Amino acid sequence: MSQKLTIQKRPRNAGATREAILQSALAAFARSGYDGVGVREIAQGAGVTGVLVNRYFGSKEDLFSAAVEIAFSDDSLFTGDASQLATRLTDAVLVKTDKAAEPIDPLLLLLRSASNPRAATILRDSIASHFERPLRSALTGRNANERAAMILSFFAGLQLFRKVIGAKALTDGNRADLYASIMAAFQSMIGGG
Amino acid sequence: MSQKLTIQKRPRNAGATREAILQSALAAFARSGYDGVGVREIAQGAGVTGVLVNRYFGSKEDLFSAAVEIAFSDDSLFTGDASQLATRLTDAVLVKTDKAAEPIDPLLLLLRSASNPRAATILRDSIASHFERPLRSALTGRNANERAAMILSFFAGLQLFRKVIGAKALTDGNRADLYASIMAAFQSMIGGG
DNA sequence: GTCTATAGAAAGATAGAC
DNA sequence: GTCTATCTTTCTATAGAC
Repeated sequence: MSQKLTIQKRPRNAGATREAILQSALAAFARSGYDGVGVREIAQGAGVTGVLVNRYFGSKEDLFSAAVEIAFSDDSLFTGDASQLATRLTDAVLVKTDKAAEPIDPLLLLLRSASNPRAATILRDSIASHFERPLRSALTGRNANERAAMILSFFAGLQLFRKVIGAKALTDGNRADLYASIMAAFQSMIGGG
Repeated sequence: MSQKLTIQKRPRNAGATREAILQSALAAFARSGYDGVGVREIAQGAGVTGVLVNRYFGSKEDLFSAAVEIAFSDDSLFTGDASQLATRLTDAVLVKTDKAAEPIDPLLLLLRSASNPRAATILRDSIASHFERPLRSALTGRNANERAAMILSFFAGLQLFRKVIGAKALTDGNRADLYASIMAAFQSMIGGG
């Protein structure tokens, strides 16, 4: 009767465990920010204990680095057909992030973790290489660097007010009016030389 | 020789002490965010110990509420002459926050504290009443609510990329080009119906 | 490969002396 | 009115059993 068979242990599979931890971390950092989530909570989301997080990633900070690299690896918003850029960005702000089970949102992760100095440093470098550079390359005309940074700033600001602050005008307002206004603003920044 | 005269105690002055704590909290929350600073550190900045913070404000959360109310009490950016709104906003982004010893920056406080759920709730309410409402009143034309939220989003996003992320294009780029680009974007949002 | 148990640090909050 | 000292909780990280 003293058998410990009641304790459920995860099957031994290092690769799958590591990936599960990474996905859990991605979601947790986007939901609660670097300081707002503990290693225990991340581990629980992956069905393991906190020990394995440090075993596979070394430390919480190293885990955050790995999660950021994955979160920022998708630059499809900014590469590709430049003539559809305003539409893609507006859709990303208004439609993709509507209310459905949002996937891992890189900008939410950014916003909620940037208050930690070590996390901010990690984020700074990844933002520049993964987002600023491709967007700048997609722009034509003068001041492409400045306009790329402006477009990213606007994109991030919209998500901040929509998903973090919860500004009513951006969450409950008339959808068509909102779409037109945001689209016009993006086009002004993209087209302007 | 056992006299405790070597221990420096702050003169007894409740009002001044309370104000010193509040100013220290304002600066600390803007610098490190709600989670990034402790009651002890705030107290040290005011020359007292952590006890008095809780004595005067009840809890860290209540102190944060008091600090937010002060940080968001200045709405002069959004009230006043609407025809100069774009200039005021652009100046606020580029000039006021240049590199000099910035005063307490409300948006920096917002950005760095929004990851904490309780802080986010406090911020949400203050943003709406102190910033969204006056800006909406200053706008003419259609969709004033949506455009007001858009303008605030852009303003916040620029500060995020300039001061938190440190995007080079916004910190080291050509000043005149940057000024013109940002001004044009603001004017597009302000003027558009 | 994964667990339990715990060490060590730091946080918010409180009791009680002066 | 302000302090020192301490309680309690929570966190990251590690040691060692299985």
